Amino acid sequence: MLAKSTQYAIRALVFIQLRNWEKQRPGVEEIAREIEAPVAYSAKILQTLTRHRLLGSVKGRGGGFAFEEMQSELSIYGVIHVMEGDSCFHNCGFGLKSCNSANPCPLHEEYGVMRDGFFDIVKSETIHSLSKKIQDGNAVLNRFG
Amino acid sequence: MLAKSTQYAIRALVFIQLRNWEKQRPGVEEIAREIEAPVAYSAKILQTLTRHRLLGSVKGRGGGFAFEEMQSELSIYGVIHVMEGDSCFHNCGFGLKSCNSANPCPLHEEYGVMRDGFFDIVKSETIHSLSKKIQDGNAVLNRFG
DNA sequence: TGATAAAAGGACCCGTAAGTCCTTATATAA
DNA sequence: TTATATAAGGACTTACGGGTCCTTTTATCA
Repeated sequence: MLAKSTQYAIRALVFIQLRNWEKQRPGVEEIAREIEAPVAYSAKILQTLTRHRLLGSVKGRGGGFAFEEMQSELSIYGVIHVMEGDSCFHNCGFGLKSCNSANPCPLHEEYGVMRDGFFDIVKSETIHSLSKKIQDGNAVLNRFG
Repeated sequence: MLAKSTQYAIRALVFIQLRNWEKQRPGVEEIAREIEAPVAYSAKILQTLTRHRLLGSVKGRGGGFAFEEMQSELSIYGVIHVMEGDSCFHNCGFGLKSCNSANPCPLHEEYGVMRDGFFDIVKSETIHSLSKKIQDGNAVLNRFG
């Protein structure tokens, strides 16, 4: 499963995208409220995202977070990558250091298929595509819809 | 990904199965060495497994661990269940408390497919089936084969 | 230019998984 | 029956992800 901080990050980015489409630039408090995460922790996560240039931020009065050009086609994989690394896409499901097709663990094939499937999903889905589903009413971001 | 303790548990059980087929009953030290895990920690894990009756143990001289009748058809799911619970088969990949087909998160469909696929694997594969792959030379348990 | 509203950043705390150590219980063999 | 080899168990430590708090920086507005 994805780390909690990664989940917060994805939810936050989707929310920011939705607000950006409304020409708004949400701040930490609004974002934290919407994604149901602690304010201070959300701030840390947003800081990480901006530091890695996945997101833009504006300080001072009227400031907040917004995507800059090219940033919103960010894939979910990109978010996972900066939040928790991508070892979950490489590591053996059995925990073996040296597991490969020449020297497979007993779960190598099946696990590999599943893992690659997940990789395809997170590579093809983007903050943009997820946000669109919500805007079109085909998905929700929290319990309030 | 599976917890480290779950991975150790599965590897340990497979090794025990292989040794049992050779009419042997390995002890903690031998098991730990083979699965490349700390001895004391392996002991803890084996204790958990026997306490939950997934495995038999014999104390004292010449003692060790062995499957009793019916125990070796144990599914991988069964091991996961006692080692770390099964929340990973239920929780939303997006981290939403209330995500379901009526109120789906933007990843609900795709994530569900993957998660169910993983569930099918761990439900159908057993300690016995994994051990057999190794015995048949179609898989390895550690870097030495 | 000063007050204020925001993000950035550093230092710290907390809970849990991972891991260690020492003692106790129990079986076997001499 | 005693010494010994083993698993069981409890108490502890360590590492790390998750989370808080306080200060600093930077922008805007009056």
